[in-house]
Amino acid sequence: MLVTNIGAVGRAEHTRAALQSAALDLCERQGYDATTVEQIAATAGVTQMTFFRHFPTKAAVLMEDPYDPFIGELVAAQPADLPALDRACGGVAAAWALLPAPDRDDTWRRVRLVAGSTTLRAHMWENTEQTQHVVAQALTRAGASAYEAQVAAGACMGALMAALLEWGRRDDVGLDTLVTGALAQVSPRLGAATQVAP
Amino acid sequence: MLVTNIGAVGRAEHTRAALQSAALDLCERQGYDATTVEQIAATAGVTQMTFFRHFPTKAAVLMEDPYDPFIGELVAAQPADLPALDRACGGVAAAWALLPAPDRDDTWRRVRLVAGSTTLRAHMWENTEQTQHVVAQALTRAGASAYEAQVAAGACMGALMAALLEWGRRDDVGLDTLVTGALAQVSPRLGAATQVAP
DNA sequence: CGATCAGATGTTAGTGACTAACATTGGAGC
DNA sequence: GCTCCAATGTTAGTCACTAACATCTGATCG
Repeated sequence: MLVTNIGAVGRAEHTRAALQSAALDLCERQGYDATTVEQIAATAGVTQMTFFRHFPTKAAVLMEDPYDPFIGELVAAQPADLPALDRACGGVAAAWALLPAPDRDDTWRRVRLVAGSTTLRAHMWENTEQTQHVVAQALTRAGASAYEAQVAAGACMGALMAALLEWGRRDDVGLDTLVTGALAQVSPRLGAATQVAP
Repeated sequence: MLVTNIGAVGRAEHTRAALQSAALDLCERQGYDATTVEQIAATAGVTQMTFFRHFPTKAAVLMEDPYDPFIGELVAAQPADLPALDRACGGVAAAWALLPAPDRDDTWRRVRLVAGSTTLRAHMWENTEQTQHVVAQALTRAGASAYEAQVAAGACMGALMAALLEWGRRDDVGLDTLVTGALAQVSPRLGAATQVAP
């Protein structure tokens, strides 16, 4: 069996995308708590069970975020002579600055939803924890104590989340401005020129 | 009706304390997810319904935390000429240093539980959000822009949570050491002498 | 072209957190 | 003892999520 059966290629991805789209639409219209998984599944033309085969929780359908490895790389690439906190903020700032533009539309709709729902925000912190772990590991690799790295990553994430939530609340300021400003406040070294990886 | 009937005085408080105690015991033994509300209620000698009359969610029974106003005061009392981030960290450090000792035992057991359960950690962030809001408001009162205050409070909380979770994981270091160290890393000004309110 | 295998989906039944409406109890004051 | 009200109980329901088993669909191989 060389290249074995891949089943209905693309069908799963299609369902997955349909679920995400339906969830985004429904939650924007009715709010997250008032939207049931059954509604989302029905709108996407599948069953509740299929929903949970694609996403482990109701919240997960709105929380895709594949940038952790990317962020980790950019943090690790920061100059090794800086304090951990500055490396964390510099790496995260560099990552956000390089975010592919097409992703930003959906990101905006999702962040807006999250900013407006207590339930969703709680789940967001779970994701943030993973990102924080990635950042902390990148810092540790570059020679910081485990605890120092955790604290630096935590502070950096706290500032980043404040920026994201502020962005979701107001629509008159760009994400870059807010994120850059927040990280610069925590790591003043970033004030003049953001440290971008080579 | 001057001082109207207070009903069974003390009965409610007793039930509340019994629920908290039962929850702490059961969750330490079986884990948070494996412990049902029905078990907690039965152990405390009441019904599921009564549980939810005292605590809005299963997690809330482990999450009492009445120190927010206290923290807000100490943040507001920080020297007004410092940057927002330093005032936030200084105030929080002062608050933790002044925590009444008897509370610390229960606090430790709860933090240990929270550190070990993903589900509980997600709920913890909801509480943290409130503390963060209190800190941000205290900073704003002392003349910081709303956004600057949010970011400073967020970074401070991120570091504080890193310290708390580390404390829950290891038992060889004191809470004060970890919290002080974490806040000092974010606000180096705290390195020498912690700013305590008058 | 038809058999076959695997992955995607459906069905059913159940648990546990949480809510709402209504009934009951038990103690404090008259 | 009577009355009132807070605390608690009862019942019935919704929704997120899980597990075991059945079905369907389409790509590959003979």
